[in-house]
Amino acid sequence: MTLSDVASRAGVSIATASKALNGRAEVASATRERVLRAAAELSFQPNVLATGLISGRTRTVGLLTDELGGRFAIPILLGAENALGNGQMSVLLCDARGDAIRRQHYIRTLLARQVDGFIVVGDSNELRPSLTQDIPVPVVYAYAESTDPRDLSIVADDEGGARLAAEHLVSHGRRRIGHITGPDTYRAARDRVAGLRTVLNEAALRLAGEPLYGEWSQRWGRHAARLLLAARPDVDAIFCGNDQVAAGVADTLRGLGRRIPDDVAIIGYDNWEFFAADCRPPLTTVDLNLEQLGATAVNHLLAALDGTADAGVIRQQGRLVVRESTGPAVQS
Amino acid sequence: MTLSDVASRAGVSIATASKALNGRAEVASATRERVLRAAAELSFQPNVLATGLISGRTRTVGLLTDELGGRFAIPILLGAENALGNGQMSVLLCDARGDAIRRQHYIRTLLARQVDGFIVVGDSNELRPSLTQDIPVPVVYAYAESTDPRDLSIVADDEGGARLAAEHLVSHGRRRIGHITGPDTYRAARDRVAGLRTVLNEAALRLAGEPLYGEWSQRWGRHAARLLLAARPDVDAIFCGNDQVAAGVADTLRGLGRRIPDDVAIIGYDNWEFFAADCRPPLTTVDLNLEQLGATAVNHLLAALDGTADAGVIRQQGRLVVRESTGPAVQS
DNA sequence: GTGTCGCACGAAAACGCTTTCGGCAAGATG
DNA sequence: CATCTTGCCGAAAGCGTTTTCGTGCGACAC
Repeated sequence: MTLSDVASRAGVSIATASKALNGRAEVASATRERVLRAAAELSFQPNVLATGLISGRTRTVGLLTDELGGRFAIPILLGAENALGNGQMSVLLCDARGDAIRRQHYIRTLLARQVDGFIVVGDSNELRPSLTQDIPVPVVYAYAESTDPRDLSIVADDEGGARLAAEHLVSHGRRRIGHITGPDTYRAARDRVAGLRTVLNEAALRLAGEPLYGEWSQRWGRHAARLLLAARPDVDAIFCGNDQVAAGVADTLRGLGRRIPDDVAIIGYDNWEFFAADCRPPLTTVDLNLEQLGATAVNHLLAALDGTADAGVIRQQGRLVVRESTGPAVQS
Repeated sequence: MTLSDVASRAGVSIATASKALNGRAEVASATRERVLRAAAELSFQPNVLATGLISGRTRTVGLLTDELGGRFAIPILLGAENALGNGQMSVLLCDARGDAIRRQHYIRTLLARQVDGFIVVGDSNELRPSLTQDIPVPVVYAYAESTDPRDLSIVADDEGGARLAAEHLVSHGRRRIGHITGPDTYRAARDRVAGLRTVLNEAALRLAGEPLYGEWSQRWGRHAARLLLAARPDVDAIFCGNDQVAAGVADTLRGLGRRIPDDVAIIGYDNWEFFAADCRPPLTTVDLNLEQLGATAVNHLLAALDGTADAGVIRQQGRLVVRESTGPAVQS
């Protein structure tokens, strides 16, 4: 199963076989044909290790995450793995579990394995300390933004996503829109509030009450919905910071006899199918396009490997997924 | 940063340096000392590629999954990655997405990268066609059982898990226990029914109605709960095939004014925190111990690499997680 | 003093591949 | 016919490491 087997079967030298298989020019097409046929017949697979050893490219990238268990890392990983597969590359996966020692250990391990580059996936979308100075190969940050502006970070466009949601509500005639979301320590939560406010201002509307910051859980959604309805009983739409919160809100509204969406429209965030599609009623929500985000990160990493490195922050646009929890208001 | 740098700094030959670093016997301890010091000073990292190329061990295993997006593959992956990390090994991740062509492609790719072994993670726990004849290195099947009994499969002990749940209900005095679960095409669903029936038989009880097979969704849980209550209004406990179904069941019961757990106890399966812990009330459920399952798979793979291969099926035990949806029955 | 043994070490081969470079033959040009 | 070009090909070097095998040297026994 080695190159020399192929070469002898094709009746050429090892060197010629190598060139033929790699598409080098200096090989007669008849010869190339013979070599390719021989390789196919032997189902020859080049030994990537030796290849990488010589050419300096292992066609492998390290993917360093901090919380694979969370629901954001996986879609990014999927998108990245897919994009890398198209380029015949593979991903070495390491989960540092938020531990700095583990992270350093993994960085060393991956470097010892001669990975061509790194993708660092954040565990929330706060700023995260740059690792670039520890890593002599290209690095791209995904989901969370690096503290060093000379790095390249690909993050979700939370402000834009919130604008999509808000415009959807406003265009359906909703005028008294409340907002229930997660902890205000999350940049994502704050950015979404900013996007929402922008759209309301443009429509000469005001947010119904202050944004209710809490946690990313159904429980908080249920509780906050009661608070909001007590303070602003006339609210006709609630934009929620994620789908779990929205599911909780929907739960409380149903319990209080409000019709969704006839009386109150609800819109979620994240498009986490298990919650959004299985909610009563199914939730309109914003999809983060995380797979695309992973693919974008890979493409920029590949570009960096080719020497055209980028820097700064790229915001991956979201996409509105319309289900039954929004629609025009209906008088009872 | 190569071995020859270390050798010249220590004043020995490359060969001696190699032996010293690899702990071979035929090196004077003073010399070994010098080499190790030199290596440390240069922070030398052996080139794993060349190492693997020669010694035949790349310290890498391929993890082949069919649906990384599902919620079972991730914990297994985490457990495996952790166990491998302890052995200084890494995981090359490939997601075939249920596509046979992709799967073959990935197998070839991983083999070209000289992985030492494979872990094949199933996407459901049906039997899955053995891939072992295509793969010249050790293979361990995780979560789904291979069709070939000569393979080694590590699967979740669904029957045992169901017994845990049923015994919990029976020991709290529940006597009219219903069962709502997913499609009967799933071996997991059937095994859980079998476990449940075993316990009921031992307690001289009968299942309240037939098991209701449907889908793994909240929606089905809500619907099936109404069916069950209509047929058997006296039911005092419902064992659900997973946590989503249980959440739906809880939803319907609350809507119908039944108290949980005073009137009806509910027990789920999977311990999917987002649903189980955030349900109203939080769900008692069975944890599959999937991380442990991944670690077990790795340990058997490592054993196989050392030549002590195993065969057959190992069932990974589950564990009951008690929350508030079960407890003694209370007269109203 | 001579012979034997064992230990520590280094020279060199081997691994599978790419790449450089030189050579050979056929055809083009004068 | 001599010369030059061009197109193909193969010998060989090189990558960084492990491993085999041979060499030299000191210790010890006689």
